[in-house]
Amino acid sequence: MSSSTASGPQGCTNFKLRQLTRRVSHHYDVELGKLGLKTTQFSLISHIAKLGPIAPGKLAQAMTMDASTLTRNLKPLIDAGWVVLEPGNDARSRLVTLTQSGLALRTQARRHWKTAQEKLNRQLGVERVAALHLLLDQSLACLAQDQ
Amino acid sequence: MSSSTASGPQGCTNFKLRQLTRRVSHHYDVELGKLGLKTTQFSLISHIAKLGPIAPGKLAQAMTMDASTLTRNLKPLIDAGWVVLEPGNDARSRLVTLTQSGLALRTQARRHWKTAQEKLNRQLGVERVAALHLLLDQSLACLAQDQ
DNA sequence: GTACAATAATTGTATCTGCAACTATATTAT
DNA sequence: ATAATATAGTTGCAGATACAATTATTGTAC
Repeated sequence: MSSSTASGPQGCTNFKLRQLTRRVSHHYDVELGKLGLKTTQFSLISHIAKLGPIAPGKLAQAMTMDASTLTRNLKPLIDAGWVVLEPGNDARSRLVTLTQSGLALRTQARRHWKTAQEKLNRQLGVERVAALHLLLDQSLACLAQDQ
Repeated sequence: MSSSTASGPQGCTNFKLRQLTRRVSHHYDVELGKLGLKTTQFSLISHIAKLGPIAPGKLAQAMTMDASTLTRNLKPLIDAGWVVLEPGNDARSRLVTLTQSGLALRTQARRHWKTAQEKLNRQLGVERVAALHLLLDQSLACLAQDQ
């Protein structure tokens, strides 16, 4: 009845989320690390592949991250030659695109990602993962309105 | 039927988790920021209050985080005078404890946390938060066995 | 057409995160 | 007793995260 108002660490949605995120990120990192990729870098590359060429601001918005975070997360990818920043329509705007090398990497990375995802599905159970995805999506949508 | 094997960013558990974590952390930060606290610092202080005096290694384990991460996250709390590192049983071990100032802060912080949590409960719906907590806990447990 | 406001991206600063390597101490094997 | 091993914690390095302030450009008001 009062489970949702329980106080202390055990009842903090934020802590639970961060805790699980740490473990799950590590789970994917094991697989993607074989390509020298972090999971966040894989997500970025995937989104650029799907949405690019795209302005940094739009991309950050699509990924629910701060624009400044995106700027910095792009740097290692640019340094590695997987991503390029090209001039946009404005002199102030830019366009993010995958290079050939980035596209090739993405193809490989998807296989590794799939391995990790399926391993996770087995470990948690497909039903549970599906339920989790649904809740995560719904929750994000509920929080998306304000700002 | 095949929803759990969908490829691409939309189907990545890790990305969904990180995405929601970003938003939710921000949600709590708004409240706890009034005390000059980050949400992660609040979680740390809460755990020390509950488990302390405790060895850094044990604390890191309890919070599912790397020992080196804990070492660094403690630093700003120690600098602020909320936490102290005392000698442990060994000459190599330590004990983490809250100071009086830290305890006082925790009392205040809990009120702010509660405000944020209840606001979240309203925004997502109590049922959904409860369901989310359950799934997060279960998932963490499933991933806890290995290593 | 100049001043002011809005937009796009980056940089300064600070914290969070973890792997690998390191220091220091304790335990165990021989 | 000394050498090898295990344990506890920290540091070097690299990246993830975001707020505030900054730079550069565009648009608008007058």
